[in-house]
Amino acid sequence: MLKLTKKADYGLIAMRYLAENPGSCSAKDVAEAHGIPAELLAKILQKLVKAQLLRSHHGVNGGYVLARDARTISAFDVIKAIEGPLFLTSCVTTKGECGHVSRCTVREPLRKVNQSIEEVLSKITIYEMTEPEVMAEELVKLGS
Amino acid sequence: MLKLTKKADYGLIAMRYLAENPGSCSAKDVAEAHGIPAELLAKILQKLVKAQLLRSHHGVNGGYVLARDARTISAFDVIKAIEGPLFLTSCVTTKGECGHVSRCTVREPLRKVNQSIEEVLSKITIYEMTEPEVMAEELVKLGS
DNA sequence: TCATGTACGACTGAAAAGGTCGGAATTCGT
DNA sequence: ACGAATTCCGACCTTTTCAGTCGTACATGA
Repeated sequence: MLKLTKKADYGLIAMRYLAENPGSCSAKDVAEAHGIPAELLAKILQKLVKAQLLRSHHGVNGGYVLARDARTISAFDVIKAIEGPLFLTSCVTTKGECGHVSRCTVREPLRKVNQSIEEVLSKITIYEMTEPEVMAEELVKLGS
Repeated sequence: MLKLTKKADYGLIAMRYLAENPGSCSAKDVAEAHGIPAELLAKILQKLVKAQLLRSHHGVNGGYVLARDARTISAFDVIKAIEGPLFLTSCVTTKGECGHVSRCTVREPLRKVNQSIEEVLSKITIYEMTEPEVMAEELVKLGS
């Protein structure tokens, strides 16, 4: 359940890598470091560029750099940029409509659950992923 | 992102319906009440029976009943029964192994996020879904 | 025994995910 | 300045998964 796609996985891995390796890194660098198909990763990084999370640089020593500080980029930002603004329930769109199922009684309850999950993901930053002990400290607050 | 399947949606809708309508309800009843294909819903309810969340009864006035009180059944129970024990990250299985990607640096961070989400879903019961104001009260605790 | 309703599996069409290919754009060496 | 190397970029194809359908067998009660 709640499986997020490999694309999102790869995106998070790449962001973490870029956070730990300052300076321009090519898609090939990141891909080889983690055994990810280079072309596929490149496509993911393109989306992150469009979402203003990365800056790309062409040419021989080109590559990708974080557009802003890793502490200001959340996991939710990355996932949303890659997978789009989907929601927990299938029938709920961005407009909040439910289409053909006229009496979808679980829509509103799940919308609030969805909101809680968004908050959890928004509180985890790329920087915290590079510092496991810091993140563990952050997450205990959410369990109470 | 984090879209759960229609099957899980339908499962939650059915559980909520059964919680509000005590007594045996057929799959057809629930399906017609919400515009869901009856055969598909039946297959979903079978999984819930196997997971000990529902009791089925054959025959003329047969149907499905909640196996236990709606307050003791969480949304997580229902989703897990239908979609299986999947996890947030693609590379993380039930054994915690990462297969071919040898250096998956985000596995451990996301595992904790996954755990937080499980907690959120586990705290929402079917009963609370029938009482919106109760659930809203529960959820504000999670946002702090 | 017949209408009703569950249980179970196989099959099909559609959509999305995962992965691949060739080309456009840019920089560096000369 | 020019070409080769390098990298980004966008269109294409393959595989898997989801959603839904159909047919059959089994159980129950009037």
